[in-house]
Amino acid sequence: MGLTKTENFTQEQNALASVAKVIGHPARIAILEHIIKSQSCVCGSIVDEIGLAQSTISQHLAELKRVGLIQGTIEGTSVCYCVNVETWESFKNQFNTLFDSAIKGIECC
Amino acid sequence: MGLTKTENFTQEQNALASVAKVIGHPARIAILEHIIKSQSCVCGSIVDEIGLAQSTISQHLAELKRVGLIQGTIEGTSVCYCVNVETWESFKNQFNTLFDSAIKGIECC
DNA sequence: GCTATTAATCGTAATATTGCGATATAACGA
DNA sequence: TCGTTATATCGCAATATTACGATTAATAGC
Repeated sequence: MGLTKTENFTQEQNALASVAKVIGHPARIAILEHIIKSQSCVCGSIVDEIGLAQSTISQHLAELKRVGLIQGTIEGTSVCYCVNVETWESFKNQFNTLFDSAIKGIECC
Repeated sequence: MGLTKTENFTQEQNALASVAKVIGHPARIAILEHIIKSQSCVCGSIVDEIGLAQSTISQHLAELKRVGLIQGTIEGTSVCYCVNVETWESFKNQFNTLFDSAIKGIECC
């Protein structure tokens, strides 16, 4: 099959899973960390920093943009990427709701 | 290819990605929420709750167990699953470190 | 011992993801 | 205009994931 049965789950479950899935790749975490660290919103520098082909990085950036974790602005020939603070706040809250409810739960075995 | 180049990234990046990836499936989020909600650590009840085959649920449980999010104890013919609080605390901290550094970052475009 | 129940594992088909090279697009400077 | 630079997109091959049914293993109750 290979096809996730999204219809079995709530919109919230699907949405949260979608973001976690995008974060769930080391290259995308490395990209995020690099964007955060280099406050100047560098773009092509990501390709130099991480040892992956330009087309591969471009695809990862597109995934990050798709779920709203980052946004890009065209600046001449290059594109300036940076994090979308509002979206991050929202995801932080959703993850922490799950984390906290788990931590508060009874450890029974 | 289809093969993630883990050697390009740090151990921390790979580890965090690994957990996020496991959380990144709606069925596993639903399983986690169910385990948290039903404090009695029910096991086979997950199959009834979520409309997936028993073998599929078992595989998802194995993934969750693999990264340490849950643990299972054999109780007669059934298995009692519950969250691993220590692991959750650790992941919560790692995710929040990433989230907070992003939110503190300059939004430049 | 036999049978029912529960959960894990195996084998598999369908689909998704990852990564690359090649190509396209788009803007800048000479 | 032409060449250069930067990024996106396409097409492909290799691998991973998802889900299922069938089977196995292990325990409980008779």
